Amino acid sequence: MSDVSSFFKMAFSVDCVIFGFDEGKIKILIIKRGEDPFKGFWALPGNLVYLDEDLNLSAKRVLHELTGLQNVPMQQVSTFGTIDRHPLGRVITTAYYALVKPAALHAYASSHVEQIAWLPIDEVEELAFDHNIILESCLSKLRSAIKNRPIGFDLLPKQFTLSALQKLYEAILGTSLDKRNFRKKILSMEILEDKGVTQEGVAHRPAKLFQFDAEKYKAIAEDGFLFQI
Amino acid sequence: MSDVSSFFKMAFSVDCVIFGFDEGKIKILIIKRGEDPFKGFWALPGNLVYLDEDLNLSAKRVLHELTGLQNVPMQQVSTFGTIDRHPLGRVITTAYYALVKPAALHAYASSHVEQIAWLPIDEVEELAFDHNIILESCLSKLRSAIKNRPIGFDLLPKQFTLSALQKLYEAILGTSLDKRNFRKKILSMEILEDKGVTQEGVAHRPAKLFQFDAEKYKAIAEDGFLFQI
DNA sequence: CCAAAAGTGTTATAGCTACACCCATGT
DNA sequence: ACATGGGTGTAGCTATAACACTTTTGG
Repeated sequence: MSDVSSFFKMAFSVDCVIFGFDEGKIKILIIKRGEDPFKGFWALPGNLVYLDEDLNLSAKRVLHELTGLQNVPMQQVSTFGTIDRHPLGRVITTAYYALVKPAALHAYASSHVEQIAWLPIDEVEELAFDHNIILESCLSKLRSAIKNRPIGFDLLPKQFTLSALQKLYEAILGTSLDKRNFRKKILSMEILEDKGVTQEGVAHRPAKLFQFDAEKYKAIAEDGFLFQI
Repeated sequence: MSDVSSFFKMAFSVDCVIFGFDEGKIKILIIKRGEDPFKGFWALPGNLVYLDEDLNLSAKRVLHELTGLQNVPMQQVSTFGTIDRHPLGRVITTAYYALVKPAALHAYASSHVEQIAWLPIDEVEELAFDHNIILESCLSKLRSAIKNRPIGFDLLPKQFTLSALQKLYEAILGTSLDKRNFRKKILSMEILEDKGVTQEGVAHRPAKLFQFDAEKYKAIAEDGFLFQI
């Protein structure tokens, strides 16, 4: 391994699965490619990593370039390195996911609608490269993460109803949950703050609005409390 | 992105955390580097990935070259891509872990003892590159995996006592477990086969030997059974 | 007979599942 | 008044945690 120059001929990329929750469905952000390879195909937002760019920061750059979002935690999921996955040469890619709130979601869906779209995960068809496989792995990571960490709130507006939270869990897990048991469990964790506010303008009894209390969660998590749905 | 040639200047590597269980302790395989960079340092077994080599297969190749082991499942854990992690240029690395049985463990520890060693995880000191961080991430992955999947058996001989299994769990999780409750739980899963054999040559009541029944586990896992310690 | 680890059951508690009706609001 | 989703309690069951003594073997 004294001459390693023949090894330094690969490229590296990141691909992002950006999850949103809208109209009761989990959606992902996809872009229509304007250039070869895979011109005209829908693809996950992704980019080559610059030579002098940190890998994890590269994922944040892609998210920022595409959605304008900053300071959104990106979770590294898995790295894909089959030989022929990219037509232009040897490109190994690392997949990340991020969770974005509906507010960010609508702003961008409307302004770049020709190149960017939010697509419900059950309507995704053939994507460029190995992006269908990447999506599956991120989805499966999301499903296990949502059961063990309080990340669902990142997909909802700052204040939300318990029913909205339950629908979110049902959408991600693909199951239906018992309303009373779900509420009991979530409220017993004491990580939600009752803002004393209710919905307005709904054609039924207005629901209380809650807000995730990250401080309180951090405090009890240090004492060994485990979030678990 | 029409001229991408400037991107194809990176190299890629894999690093392997190879776990073994011996003398009641979790150990990892480390090698002493014979060449720069980090000549003379202890390091995780790792290698650059060939241009025409699949990433996951590359991890298997490294394991095979170092231990002679074949057909050992390698679990991809995480990818590390800070800019300056490798002195020779931009090298991004993917970490894998593998679990090997004691039989394989002793054979190689004796024959290459100057370059290769099994070190208890609590005696690991400074390793080359960012390998201490890589080790931590694999260890944390192992700890969560062992609670949710029946992988502990891969660290034990084909036949083992329940006490050995319990000690393994205690070593990985860093806790002590109640003997009666542990046995009840494991046996109630009905994934262990009682071979009707007992230990020999021990200075106390000889224990029954058990064997993991992968077929039985697969069958009940398909019915939704979840392994959980 | 002593040392060492194997093996074994019960009880109390906590958490989970299943389940049905009344309430507040807008139209 | 009706339609819509919000909000609530209990009982049975299951899983978990805590706990101590007898058994079998080798030396």
